[in-house]
Amino acid sequence: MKELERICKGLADTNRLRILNLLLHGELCVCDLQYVLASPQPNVSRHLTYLKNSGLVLDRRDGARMCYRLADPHEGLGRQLFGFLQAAFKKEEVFVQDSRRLKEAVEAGCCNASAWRPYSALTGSRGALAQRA
Amino acid sequence: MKELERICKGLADTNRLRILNLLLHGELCVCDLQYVLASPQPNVSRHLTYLKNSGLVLDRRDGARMCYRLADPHEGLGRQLFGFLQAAFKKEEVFVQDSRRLKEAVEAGCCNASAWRPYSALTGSRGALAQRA
DNA sequence: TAAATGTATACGGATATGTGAATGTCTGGG
DNA sequence: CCCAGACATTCACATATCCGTATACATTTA
Repeated sequence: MKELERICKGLADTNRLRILNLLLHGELCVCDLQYVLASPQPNVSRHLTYLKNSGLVLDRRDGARMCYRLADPHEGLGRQLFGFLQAAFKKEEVFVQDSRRLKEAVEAGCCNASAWRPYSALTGSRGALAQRA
Repeated sequence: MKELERICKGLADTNRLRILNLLLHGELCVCDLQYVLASPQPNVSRHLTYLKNSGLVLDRRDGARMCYRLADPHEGLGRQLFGFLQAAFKKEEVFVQDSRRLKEAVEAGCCNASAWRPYSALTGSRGALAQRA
């Protein structure tokens, strides 16, 4: 499959668009995304893999966590693509709400906040978001 | 389905990307597209319908022909989206070749050129492209 | 090294998508 | 009014996606 088609297929799903919207705010680990999207972990993981294969995101291991960030697809088209997406995200409630929810999560301590991941509260470990906060 | 997702799904196929690339050069009728893409008519027609439902193109009847042109999807995002696509199209041979082929077709008289549509040569009718030429 | 956390993959089923071939539908001309 | 041209739609089939559930893999910690 050609590169542009792969990119566009990567965009062709609400789950993945919501993930990209969140990654526009910075690097995130899977559990961060899982919380904000309120989606089962395998679902988030699968779509992240899809995005990675589409060349839209890059991953990085941080201890037991995997951190994902936006990539610059197809040799420098990232700026234009993400510019378009950013404008589009502002026009739909789902994305606006996700962004708000992400912000709240950061302030609450992210994937360590006992409110939504009680078992993590015991470990003292911190997600990518919490580390940036 | 949400609007952005519909737009992205509309982009998620090479046939449709090739059509959009051609429409960046101006309004075209189905037979024009059919020739440049060297694709069966039902195939072109189906993908045009898909693009229309995605809000990416608009159609207009011109006698027996249907002419398609780019639309401005999701209230003003067209500029950014098509800007990205235009840049992306330049990076892949398929699209560059299609554009070249389109230009040649225009110069040859488009869907009237006996080289590729002999039966139309008898009618004297002209496709959208030929009219613009 | 065993247990627990974080993440990825396998499996199965429902749905969507893409395509060729055949068939409908609409329009202009005789 | 009938025919041919230009498009659209339907049918049948193969393939691709998407999802929930269960399970495997990796890393950290006790």
